[in-house]
Amino acid sequence: MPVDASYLSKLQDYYAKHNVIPSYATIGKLWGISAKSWVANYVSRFKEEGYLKLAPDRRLGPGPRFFERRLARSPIRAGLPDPDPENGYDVVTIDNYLVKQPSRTSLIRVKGDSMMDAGILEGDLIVVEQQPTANIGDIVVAIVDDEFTIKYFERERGNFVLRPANKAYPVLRPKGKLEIFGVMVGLVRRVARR
Amino acid sequence: MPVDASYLSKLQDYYAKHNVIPSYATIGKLWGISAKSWVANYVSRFKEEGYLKLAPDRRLGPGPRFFERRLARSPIRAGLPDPDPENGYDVVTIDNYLVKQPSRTSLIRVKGDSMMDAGILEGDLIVVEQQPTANIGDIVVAIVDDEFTIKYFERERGNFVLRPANKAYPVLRPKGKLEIFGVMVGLVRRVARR
DNA sequence: GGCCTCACAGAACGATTGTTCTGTACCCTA
DNA sequence: TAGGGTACAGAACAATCGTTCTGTGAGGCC
Repeated sequence: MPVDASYLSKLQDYYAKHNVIPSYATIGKLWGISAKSWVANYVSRFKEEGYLKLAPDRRLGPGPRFFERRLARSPIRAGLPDPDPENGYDVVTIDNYLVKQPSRTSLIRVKGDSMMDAGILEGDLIVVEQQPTANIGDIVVAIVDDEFTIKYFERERGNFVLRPANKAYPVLRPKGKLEIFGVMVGLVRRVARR
Repeated sequence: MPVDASYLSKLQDYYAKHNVIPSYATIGKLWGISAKSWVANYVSRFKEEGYLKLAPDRRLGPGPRFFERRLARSPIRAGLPDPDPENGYDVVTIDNYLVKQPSRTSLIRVKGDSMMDAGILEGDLIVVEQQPTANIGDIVVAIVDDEFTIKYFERERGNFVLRPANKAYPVLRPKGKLEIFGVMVGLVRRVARR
């Protein structure tokens, strides 16, 4: 028996707003059901299917599948939960997709268009894993003149250089040590709605 | 009085695992405090500072600052929680940053380089809000020949057209009706680590 | 040494929780 | 028309919740 999708999405919208799964009584109001027993019925069904689960202290919380966002691949199958070709399963939270180690991860807002040709635009948020070293070819966040700079990390005649992705900007050839703040592991862009 | 950071991070770790704020009794165990009254004391302090809050049905949940990821603005202040210049507050979860209505939001993986000049690269995930209409200038996901196409939505001599952001590709001038799947509201890119 | 404040412990309490059980209206099938 | 499942409503109940109140020991200050 398929899960009642509208009940689930009402819960998801509530959770998106408050980051909490409410009590059975409140879920009932949300769903337009006044019998807690019947709410319990649905909840246990959602639990079986992995959309909800109990925390160690028996509190009701979202399950692993609760955060699945549909990854629509082709229009024909649009609407169906669709396996993600990249990791073999559905994309879960975007946070989880991008952030592996929260404690070492920062966001940096991009200024300027020096990395335009790498698809990095002004205003984008760069997801950075903080670490003092990098591999050749990585996009790094370096500290130059007390400012963050996002550039390709490359080698040129034995020296490390910072190369922009825009022909209008020069390659940076830092004298002395090159201070690396971290390595870019992701990018987030929000598009303004009109 | 500054918030006790270790208490907060213990809560954050618990929440990261279970997506739920536990009861006062469980929080007490988590913190090594056996008096619920004193837990309540701390909780109310966290609530005042925006790390926790009550949902409409008085359930305890994470507050707006609970998910703060450091938005590092300048190297000098790197590491400190830093106000986000864009919305006047810290960036919260990336999910919340991008997704307003989970039930209407899908992800679509980009194929090809037809939107390259708009900073949309192959393999990126487009965050799409599903809706049958769009405004001129929006980047839309349209359905053409049973395939998703990401293009600018524009008007040309009274007709709607789909314009790529890459001179190597032609403008699409669909005959008959133009089926719009949704409007792009965000973009997520994961960079492969070496 | 006396007093005060801080940092918690512990108990009491009504409210709310999830569970369980019974009741009932409405199809659907035979 | 009878019978049975489905989809809820409603009530009862013990357990647990958050709140509040009182108690207590350790440290700081005068």
